[in-house]
Amino acid sequence: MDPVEPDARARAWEEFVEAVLSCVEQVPPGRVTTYGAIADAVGRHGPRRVGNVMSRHGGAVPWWRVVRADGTLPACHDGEARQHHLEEGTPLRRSGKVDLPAAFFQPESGPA
DNA sequence: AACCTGACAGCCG
DNA sequence: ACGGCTGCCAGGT
Repeated sequence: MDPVEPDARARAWEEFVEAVLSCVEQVPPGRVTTYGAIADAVGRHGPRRVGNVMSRHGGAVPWWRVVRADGTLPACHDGEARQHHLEEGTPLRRSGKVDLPAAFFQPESGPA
């Protein structure tokens, strides 16, 4: 019978992952984007799923350029991310957060 | 099949 | 400004 898609769901998820990673790579140095922005760009799932993808495949992209909606650095290795931002000249606030209005970048779900 | 966890986001106190 | 709770969706145990 036409078991054309033994795991169409897994495939869809893989596609989602590719789209997310693509968006992160689009973010230029000195700029940052948010999980919600990526989720919005991809137009599927939610920001939480984006975070999940990053934790698994984030090692292949500039993960430090992805921050929370309020400018808070990633939940892990915030010190590591801080170092990268200081080096790239990302507008940081005394609060230890990123100045989103100044550094926010909206990627697209394009094919990279 | 059920329950818990999770690189989040938004609202409330 | 900060901490806590809830909502959403998929994965892992």
